[in-house]
Amino acid sequence: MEAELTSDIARQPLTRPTEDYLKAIYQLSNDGGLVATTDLALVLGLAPASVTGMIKRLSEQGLALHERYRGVRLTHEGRRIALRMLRRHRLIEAYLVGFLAYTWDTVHAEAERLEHAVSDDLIERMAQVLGHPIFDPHGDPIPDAHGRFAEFVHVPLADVAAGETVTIRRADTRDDGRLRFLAAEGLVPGTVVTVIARQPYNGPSSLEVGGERRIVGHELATMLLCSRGT
Amino acid sequence: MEAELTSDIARQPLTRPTEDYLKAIYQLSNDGGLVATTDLALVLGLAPASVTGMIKRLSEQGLALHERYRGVRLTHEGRRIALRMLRRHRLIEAYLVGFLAYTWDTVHAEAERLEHAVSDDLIERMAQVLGHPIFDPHGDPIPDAHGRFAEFVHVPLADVAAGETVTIRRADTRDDGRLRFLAAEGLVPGTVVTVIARQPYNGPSSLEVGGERRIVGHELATMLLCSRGT
DNA sequence: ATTGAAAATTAGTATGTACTAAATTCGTTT
DNA sequence: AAACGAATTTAGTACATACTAATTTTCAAT
Ligand SMILES: [Mn+2]
Ligand SMILES: [Mn+2]
Ligand SMILES: [Mn+2]
Ligand SMILES: [Mn+2]
Repeated sequence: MEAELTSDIARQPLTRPTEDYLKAIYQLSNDGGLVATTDLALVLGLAPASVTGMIKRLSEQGLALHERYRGVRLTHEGRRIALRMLRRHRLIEAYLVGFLAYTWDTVHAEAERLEHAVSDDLIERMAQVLGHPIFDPHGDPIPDAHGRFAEFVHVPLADVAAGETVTIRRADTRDDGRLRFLAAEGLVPGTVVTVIARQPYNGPSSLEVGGERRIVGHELATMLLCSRGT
Repeated sequence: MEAELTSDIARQPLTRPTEDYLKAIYQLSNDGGLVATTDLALVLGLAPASVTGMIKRLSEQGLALHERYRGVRLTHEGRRIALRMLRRHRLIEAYLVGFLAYTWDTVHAEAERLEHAVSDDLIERMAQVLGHPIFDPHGDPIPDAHGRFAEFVHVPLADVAAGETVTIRRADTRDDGRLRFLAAEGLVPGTVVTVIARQPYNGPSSLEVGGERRIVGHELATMLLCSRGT
């Protein structure tokens, strides 16, 4: 009930960079396809040459498969570890918001460090006092101890037709300024929103939110992922 | 009110080994005197040659003063950081026991990692929900944000004369087996104990604890630090 | 088919931290 | 004073991770 996220092969503890690379590769390859070196370098804030070197090491460790000049993808083992890190990251975010009065715009940086330092025991204790949540404060799904999580089909608010009513489920950004703004506008997961109108050419959407009128620009409307209905 | 533990000199973030060395040097040099390379190597679980190398680096960074072939001691800046780490370590221990049902025999390993990963902000939030405690679960004092903490003169239970009544204040070991045993025997900080008798030649002490009779060996009696009276 | 730009890799270097083995220094004992 | 053992340092090596500069590969445009 906890061993699932621990390999049977005895492996030396992974380093923090290793864990961050695996997480980043997983997230850049939603479809399971190849991830480009430069994309990885971009999200990790590293030089492409550094990424190439690390990919080589990940391959040697059996965590990734490298197709030279093409890209990289995770092995089963690499994906297992990536999902373990995602569980840790998101549970930590949920815990900080739930028990230490963090807001959703400040949790990411803290979780980015803590995810490498907490024990499995601590993670499961946090999960327990939280009541085993399945979404983090941004609406991202929290994988269970087996690495499984619910997948939902969400529609960007920017694609919702005028007249339709939807419920916000995720905020797909980790920029703290945008997150603060969205929270101030009341556009957070769980909120029911009706699209009143939308201007063309990537224009703003007029919304009805809890009886009030709101306007949200196209960029942010793209980041608000919704499900149909209330 | 928080900047005190952050230097005005812009310094690159310290590494985990650096923080652990500084903490260890501080703790081995209660009197402020020199700390021997081998002692440091022993508590850190490293080869003496490795310690020599690190001491050199700490000196170059202005965190320690090295008297070759004699030993090492901390600079002001090094001591400031050591106290900051001690605050972190002990607050984390207190938090885990207070809010996540950890026991005093399991918190040390977790805190040893987390102390390097938490932000100042998180530490102060933990302090706040704990009510700014001044002792950790083992009775060790928690430095405040300025690095100050209460010093008490404690007597090892092994030195308390028969007939005297004392209150246990600290358990001076981090061995989890010993800590579990002491907790099972009810010998934890806050407990009032009367020494009934003691056998010579480092023999066991007979105690009265909460109306019950207890016997504790010399080794453990040395680790239980007490204050006179109830 | 050639070519040129973008992407990726290699080559070479740096830093921090650890190790073992060899050399040096210190303090004590003779 | 000399010699010895313990403590310490030096020398040389390894590993993980990052960098820049130079080179190679890929692919789309001509
Ligand atoms: Mn991270
Ligand atoms: Mn999140
Ligand atoms: Mn530590
Ligand atoms: Mn403690």
